[in-house]
Amino acid sequence: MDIRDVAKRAKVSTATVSRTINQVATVDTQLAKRVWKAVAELGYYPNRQARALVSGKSRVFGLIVSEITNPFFPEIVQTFETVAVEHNYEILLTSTIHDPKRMELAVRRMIEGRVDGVAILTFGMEDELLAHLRFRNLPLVFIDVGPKAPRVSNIRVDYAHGIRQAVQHLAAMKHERIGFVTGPLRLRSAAVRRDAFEESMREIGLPVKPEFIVAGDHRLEGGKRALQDLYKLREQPTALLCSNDMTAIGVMRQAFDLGIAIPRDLSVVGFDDIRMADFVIPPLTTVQMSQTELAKLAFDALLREVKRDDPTPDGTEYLLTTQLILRSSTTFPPDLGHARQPSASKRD
Amino acid sequence: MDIRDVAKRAKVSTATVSRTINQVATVDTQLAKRVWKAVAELGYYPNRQARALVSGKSRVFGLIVSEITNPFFPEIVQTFETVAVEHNYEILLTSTIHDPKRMELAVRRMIEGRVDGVAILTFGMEDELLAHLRFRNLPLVFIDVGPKAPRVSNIRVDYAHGIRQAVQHLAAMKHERIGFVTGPLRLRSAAVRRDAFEESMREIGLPVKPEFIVAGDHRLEGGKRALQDLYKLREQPTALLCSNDMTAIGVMRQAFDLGIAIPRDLSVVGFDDIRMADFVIPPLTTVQMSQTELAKLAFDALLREVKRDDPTPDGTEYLLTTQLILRSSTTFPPDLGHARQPSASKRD
DNA sequence: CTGTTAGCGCATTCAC
DNA sequence: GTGAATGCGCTAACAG
Repeated sequence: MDIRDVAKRAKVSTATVSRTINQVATVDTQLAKRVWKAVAELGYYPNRQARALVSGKSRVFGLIVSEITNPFFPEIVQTFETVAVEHNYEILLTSTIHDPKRMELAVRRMIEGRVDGVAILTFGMEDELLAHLRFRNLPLVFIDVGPKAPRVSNIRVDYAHGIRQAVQHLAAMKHERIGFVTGPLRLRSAAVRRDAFEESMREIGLPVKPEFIVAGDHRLEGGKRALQDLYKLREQPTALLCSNDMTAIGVMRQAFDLGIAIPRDLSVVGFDDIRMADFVIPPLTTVQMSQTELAKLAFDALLREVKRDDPTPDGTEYLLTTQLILRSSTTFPPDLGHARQPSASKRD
Repeated sequence: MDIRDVAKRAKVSTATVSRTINQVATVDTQLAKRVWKAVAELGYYPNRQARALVSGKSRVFGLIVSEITNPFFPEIVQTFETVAVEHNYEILLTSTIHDPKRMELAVRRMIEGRVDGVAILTFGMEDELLAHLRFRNLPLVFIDVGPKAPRVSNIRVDYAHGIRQAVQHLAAMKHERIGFVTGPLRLRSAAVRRDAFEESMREIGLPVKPEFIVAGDHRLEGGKRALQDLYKLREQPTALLCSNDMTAIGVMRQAFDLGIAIPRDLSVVGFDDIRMADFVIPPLTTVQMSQTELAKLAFDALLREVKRDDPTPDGTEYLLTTQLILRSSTTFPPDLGHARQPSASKRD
């Protein structure tokens, strides 16, 4: 069942079948009709491999993520897939699982699959991925960390904007002792968030107490440990910003075990706005970094680069801003007597 | 940069290069060494499309899921990918998003990609998917709902086992008024769970009150609504089994809004054991249906079928059992005076 | 054990 | 506007 069978049945050449299927405008309407009829009758489906081989374009974009089970990624994968399919692209999904071997493998899979571009949406290890990929002149897109180079796009995330909103939200409710749980600081994105927090605090005239800045790991455990440590201090913060939502959820979990009521005793703010943020109890106030936007930007960047003939020498930049989403995990500090009166209206 | 370049540099024929790369045992050690050297020096990566075209095997398995953003699936996708890569397979991931058009598209993508097999791990709409795929003599694997046919595997899930454990767990703590929140009953898996619940109740001599069996939708909202409805009754259940974890989380969320303490006022049990089940507060006691096991079984079923020359006329069956995971969302019923003493030990 | 050759299914020249 | 012919990169069959 191939293009020749269709040609025979439609009584045309294989070239005409090919042209018809590829929507070449110059095909006679009558012939085209015959071709489509034959295609339908035979249940013909063109062979992607053959097309890729002869055309030199696979119409596949690689998508490298850290791990699909990290709640930050499913939304990205879903959106990327949806957009890709709309443009008749397939996606070659790989996850590094923070494992150098898997990373190498990921790169190999990309190259052997002759993908037309790669979106590298990982946390960490981007450099290693880059090293192998960059010399193939492949369109690449990174979050923040890509080099200024031809065919390399970067999605710059304005972490500071949402974090400033969060700090001001807390300050407006008269919180003064505000803490921060960091991510792994080797990650640029984590360091930037921490810096943005400190900057926002200073901006509004609030003290940044070093003992209120504790280390997390962007995972549940880190959040739990962070809260434990914080509650060993003589004086505790009344509000806590977390470098990501999983950290915040860890904090909430530990608070539960410690008998600390959220938000009454402690206001908590997350970062990312993963789906789960709206499922936890109470629903988490958080800084949204839209995963769907991110995925769309990444795909568009790749697509645009594929279509472009003369790449710009420094690549292209895209911007993704962040913003505060109010839910129910923040309220006035306990000693103000406003307790039990959430500042944020429930969403449902 | 192709196989000929390698052949030239290693001073052998392309056939020898091909054999070397494909680990054919009969290649002379010296020549093989030369080939590998050339491969390394040139940075040669074989072209997947070309290989697929000539060999008639794409080494790609299709994976159709409902939606990646459904918390049940990320673990499956991750495991399936990991296992696939280990066997040098790629995966063509598609999601139906419960949309008939997307479903058709998914099938088309599978066929155009000439996948070597398809794992259909969806909730609903399997029949439609099947109709298009079945006549291609493709290895297929389903959960429960596949037909007995050549090259079709089924993973039979023993839903009843874990549900019986759950009911007995509650009964052992002297719960007598136990309710159940169903899933969408058009789904076989949801109907089976409901039936298993009723059966288990009868088995142990507990009454199945019709008003305690309420309809959910396997989503957060359904769980919330279910609890609302239940609390309009004159008499409420002291424990609630839910058809899946999202439902249970919805119940917990609504309980929070209603001021019902879990597990003190109401014990809650979920089903699936998605990751989130261990993140919510309190951690959810649930019936585990291992997603990693499921993914492995699905992949193995496909792989085995690909290797098999003479398919069995009725396909093959695999079994996946379920079992209760004790966490902290269940305890003694409130009127027994054991309140606040969780039955399950915390896991961390 | 190795090399030569044919052809996988298709898009794309180039004549007509 | 259409068809015949070429070749994408590779594996498999065959001859040596």
